[in-house]
Amino acid sequence: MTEPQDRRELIVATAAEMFARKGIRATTVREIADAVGVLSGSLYHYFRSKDEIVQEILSEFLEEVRARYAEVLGRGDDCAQTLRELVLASLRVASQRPSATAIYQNQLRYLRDRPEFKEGAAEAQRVWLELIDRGVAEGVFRADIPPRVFYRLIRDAVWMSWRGPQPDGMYSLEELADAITSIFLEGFIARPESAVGTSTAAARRR
Amino acid sequence: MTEPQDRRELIVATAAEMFARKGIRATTVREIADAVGVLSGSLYHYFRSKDEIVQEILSEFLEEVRARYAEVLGRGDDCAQTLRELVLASLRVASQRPSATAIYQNQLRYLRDRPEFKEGAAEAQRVWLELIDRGVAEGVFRADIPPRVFYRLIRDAVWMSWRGPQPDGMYSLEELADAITSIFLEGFIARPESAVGTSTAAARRR
DNA sequence: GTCTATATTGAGATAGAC
DNA sequence: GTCTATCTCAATATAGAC
Repeated sequence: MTEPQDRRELIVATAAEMFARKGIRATTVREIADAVGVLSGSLYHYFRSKDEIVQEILSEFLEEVRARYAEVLGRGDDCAQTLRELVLASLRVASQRPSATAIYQNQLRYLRDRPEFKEGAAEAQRVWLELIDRGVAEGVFRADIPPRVFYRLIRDAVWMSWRGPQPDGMYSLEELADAITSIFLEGFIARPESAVGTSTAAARRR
Repeated sequence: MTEPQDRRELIVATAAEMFARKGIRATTVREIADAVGVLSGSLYHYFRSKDEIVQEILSEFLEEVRARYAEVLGRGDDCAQTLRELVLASLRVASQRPSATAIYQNQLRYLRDRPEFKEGAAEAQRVWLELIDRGVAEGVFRADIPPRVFYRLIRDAVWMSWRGPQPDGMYSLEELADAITSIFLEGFIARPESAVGTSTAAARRR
């Protein structure tokens, strides 16, 4: 959500917002041009096609995810803590690039065919799956749940939190990340010895 | 996924499959007609517009959800058990109408404007939220997690399980429902007294 | 770098014969 | 109930003046 410096960035930012709101196909180049304040033909000075705009939006998004995940992994935290930080990192990307996030989530079909994005998506998946496998191996995570099932659940939970506008605005990113992590690690059942939940939540901000 | 009897049903079923796979806008009436084995003009004998086909697919889906949820509620089970059964009921709808489910999940933007679907979606949401509120009130569910946050997480978990093709084919619906419910209620942390997980899972099939 | 004007294509939908 | 033929419109993209 950085303020666009030049025309090109303005076009990308404007298009991203409109794609997220109305969908890629439903947004015409004329509408984008209108919103930017130029005529449709002018867009083609910066981009060879509408699709090229989409690609720019999505590669920025995937690069951001890649960088943040790498940073989290570099810290060398334990499994539970790493999971927590991956959730938070994802939410940070989502809050920083809400439009790109929405596009990425909603236009999966659009992306399926484009090999250029396959790799980025696969790398993100690998990060999660390796973490889960490690946790299971260390006995920290349950072995009776198929890793892929857990991966899908937490992936969707994380990215879907941002479908609508800020989910119940009252929560900060950190609070939402805590809630998600806490549910996934400790469950929604009320426990007498709720000390587990408290201790790990408190441990988050090391 | 019942075998279509007449032309009309065949058109709906074919269109649903294509909409789910390629998206609504990306699927043309000509393609639908081709797949059915007629020419595009003939479709308009059965439907006044492409949009009418979409509406038929989605109202069937919502009606199915409504009916199954009502049946679950009618059993009068306790909170945890009802939650479990709602998960299973949702997965059953998803497996019975995979195309409609995919369309419903992926075309939320398409649906946003249509008031005729708002009510059905709102009713389903009400079922989940009232259950969660009741569980919190009874002290069965945690009070420190905002109900709406939990609702969103489990809703997405349930419906998203069916985005791709059968998620890791090896699991039956019941097994997947058990895994999802178990994670959301008991968490992913390995516990020594894992008897909790075992007992509730065993209790599922009363 | 932006505009005007337009080419081109593809989509949903219709009319009327069979 | 289906086909042939076509209308109409909207969208991406281009060419070339300014």
